[in-house]
Amino acid sequence: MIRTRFAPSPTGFLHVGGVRTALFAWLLARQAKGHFILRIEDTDRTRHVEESEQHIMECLKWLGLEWDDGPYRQSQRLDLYKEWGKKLVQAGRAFADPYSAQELEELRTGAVNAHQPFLYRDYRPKNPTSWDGSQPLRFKSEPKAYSWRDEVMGKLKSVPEAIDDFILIKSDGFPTYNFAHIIDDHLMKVSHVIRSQEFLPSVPKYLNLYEALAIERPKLATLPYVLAPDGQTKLSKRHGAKDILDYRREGYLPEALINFLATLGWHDGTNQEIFSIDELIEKFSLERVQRGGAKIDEKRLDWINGHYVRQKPIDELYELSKDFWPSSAKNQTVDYKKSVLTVVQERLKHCSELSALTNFFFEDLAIDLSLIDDNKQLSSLGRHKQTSLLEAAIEKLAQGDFKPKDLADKLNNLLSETGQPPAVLFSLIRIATTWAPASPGLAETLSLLGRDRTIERLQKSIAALNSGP
RNA sequence: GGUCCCAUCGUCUAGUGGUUAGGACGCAAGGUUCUCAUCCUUGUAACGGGGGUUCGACUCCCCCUGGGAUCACCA
Repeated sequence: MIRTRFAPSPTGFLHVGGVRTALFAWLLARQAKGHFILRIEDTDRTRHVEESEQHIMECLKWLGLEWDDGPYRQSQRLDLYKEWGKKLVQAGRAFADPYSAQELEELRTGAVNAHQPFLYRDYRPKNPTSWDGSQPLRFKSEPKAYSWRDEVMGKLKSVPEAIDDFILIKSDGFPTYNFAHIIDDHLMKVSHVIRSQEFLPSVPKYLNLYEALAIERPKLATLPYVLAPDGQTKLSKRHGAKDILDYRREGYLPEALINFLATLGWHDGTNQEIFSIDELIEKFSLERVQRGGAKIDEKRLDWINGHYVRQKPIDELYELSKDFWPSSAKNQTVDYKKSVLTVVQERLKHCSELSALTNFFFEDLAIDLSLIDDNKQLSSLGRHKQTSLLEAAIEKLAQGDFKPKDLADKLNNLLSETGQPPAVLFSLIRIATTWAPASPGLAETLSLLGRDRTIERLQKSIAALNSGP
């Protein structure tokens, strides 16, 4: 039975790097019809952020990464770690650390000054006092060379110098990550430990601990870093990382983010770029995970998101985009907004653009003559010609049912009657009825605006042209 | 500094000894009766360097360089 876990520490918001780790673990579990476990690693009381746990779960839920087991909290399992710590003491593989923080620091700086690597085991106490739970409990390592297989990285090896004594349980009674995750993975029957690359240098220590504990080692899969968009440093809260929920706030679709994350460091080997969740579950494999880090490319995310937005049935898209309408749309009917949405759907990359793309459907934008004067063809017409063309438009458009088909016909008639090319006539009408830098097709736009508003805006524009410079 | 990991277009990647080094994003140009976007077409651009192994290396080995991580009573 495949059992994977996501084990974040509740120290702040979740970002792309963390979520990708969760996604890969989730995909592996789903693919094998196994279990995906959520475990909160809250063993550092000083860095604990109260709302963080809720935040983590909200992110996972939004993305659809539902867990089958948990959430476990390590802070509620202290007795377990203590019990396993005692086993190690009895086996002679752990001892109470007698050094104070200051003493340790002195040993360390001494080694550094002597240009020697610091290894605790060189200073291991001869006759440690028995462990009563108030001192830190330290692992007594048995340094040796290891070679092992990582599900992503392949063959890995290490030298004995990579292994040292380390703290299992802190003096406050909480275990360290190094100890707790080993115990928990064992007790929770985790089959694949999937985690980010930063733990790689510690793996030899873990291998040594598995042996001392005489427990079976799960499969290890090391994921490369997700890199910040600009530099080449790993993504972190200090460097370029964005709260996952910010993506939701900006109108990104969960399936788009999943698709983006999955193909950031993984690829199925074909030319396929767009993967549904089900396809990912079917096709994902640790073998094909990249070994080098991958930078976040926001442009690519936008492209993927745009793809999903364009695919969305209009009713669904409407539900998703509810928060993104301009404030002037507040009192408009659902039907009208859906019509507007239909017309702008294909130019929407994410929902937060909705307001800027549609505001002129709900309010009169400020008249900005530079839209006309900066256009060579339009400005060369001169004010008189401009206004006479708009007047002709009013006359023509005043009749008819104002449906897009009817408007298209009328606009075409107008072309031949005025002898103007579309680049002139349509541009002029489009600007005079929207005063927006861009809009959907002219006939659709006018139809949605309706006869009254169209005529009114044309008249206002004529007036502005006549009184303007 | 010790240890460990990594290395193909700007970015994400395909490639597993013989390819015109492929795709996608981006960017540029053109087309689709106006703009913006979509869509289509075309273009742009890469194997870090040096040694080997081999008839033949992007592919295998070594060295260098570069990048990153880690050396906590943080995870």
